[in-house]
Amino acid sequence: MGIDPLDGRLIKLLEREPRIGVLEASRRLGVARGTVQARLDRMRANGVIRGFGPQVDPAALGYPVTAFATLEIKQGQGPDVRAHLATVPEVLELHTTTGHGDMLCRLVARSNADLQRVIDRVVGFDGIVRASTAIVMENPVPLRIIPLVEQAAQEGTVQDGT
Amino acid sequence: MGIDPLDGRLIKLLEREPRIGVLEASRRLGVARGTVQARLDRMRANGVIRGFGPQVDPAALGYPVTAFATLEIKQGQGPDVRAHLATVPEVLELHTTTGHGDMLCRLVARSNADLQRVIDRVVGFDGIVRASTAIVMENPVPLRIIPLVEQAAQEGTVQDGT
DNA sequence: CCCCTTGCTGCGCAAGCTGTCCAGCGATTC
DNA sequence: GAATCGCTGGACAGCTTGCGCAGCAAGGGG
Repeated sequence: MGIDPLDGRLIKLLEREPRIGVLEASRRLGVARGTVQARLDRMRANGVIRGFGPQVDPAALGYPVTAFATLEIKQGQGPDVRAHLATVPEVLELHTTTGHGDMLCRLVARSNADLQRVIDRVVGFDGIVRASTAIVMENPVPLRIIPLVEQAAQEGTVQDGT
Repeated sequence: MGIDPLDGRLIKLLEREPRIGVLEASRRLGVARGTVQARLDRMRANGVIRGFGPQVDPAALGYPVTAFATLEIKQGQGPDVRAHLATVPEVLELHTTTGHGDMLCRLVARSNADLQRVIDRVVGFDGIVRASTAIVMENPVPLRIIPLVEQAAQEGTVQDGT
């Protein structure tokens, strides 16, 4: 389980040019088409590649403001709070965590003013004791996976210096 | 600027079955192929759809542990810290925020023990004054966009009750 | 009221890709 | 040595893509 350098190159290639298709990918990588097909099948089966869904930009949808909210939950209310948050479209992501808060969620909104409405909706629920929100100003490192893929791909190649 | 219900249905369809292609999509949606093609082109040009890159699961790559770190930065060190964090493969995402901390980043690691190594590497940099980390236990709402797309798509349809 | 622009439809075509076989072959394992 | 595994290179039919075109309905402007 894991990926080898060829898998890594394939992922990087697809990341840059997702539309190219198996045949073109095999040409770029210098391997047979069947090989690319087999690698893709394996990685999809492995769960390494979850899919190729469209990456939608919330900002272009009219939601340019992103924020992270840390929520403190009343004991035993976890499941209810999760269900509540799942119904809010502006909640893009929700995690339960260790540490100060109990949950961390990613929100988007149409504007800073609109963020207030979203937050009210999020925290307007009984099980939530407290919420602290951090508004995102910049995103110097957008969600990325390639560096990790490269690292993982090289581990299959590690030659100890014997 | 925005999307209409047909755009929304198209995005949802591609989300569920990314491999279907334009022709099949047009059949499913009950519109002409050219229409689907035009919508896709427009949404890509708009930036609504950023791309169709592979969605890679860090867990399947051997990094099952996710954490969020809030970093406090020394005045004026922002750019250096950003550059530093960008070099760490385990940093999947970085935001600068308002609020308590100054930055929020998403980390992954091979294990809880390995997380220590990652954190050491992240905070082992001069500009970082303090870091507090929250380890993700559960992910009740994985990163999603569909509910927001649906909401955005319906806004073009709003009929006031006159 | 008419004209023009815009977006959707339905069609056709050539070119290219996909899905799926197959046999051969070198490397690795038992 | 024999079997297994992954890659190669090739072949095939069937389907999809990219592209262009004409017709048509709806909405906006003059």
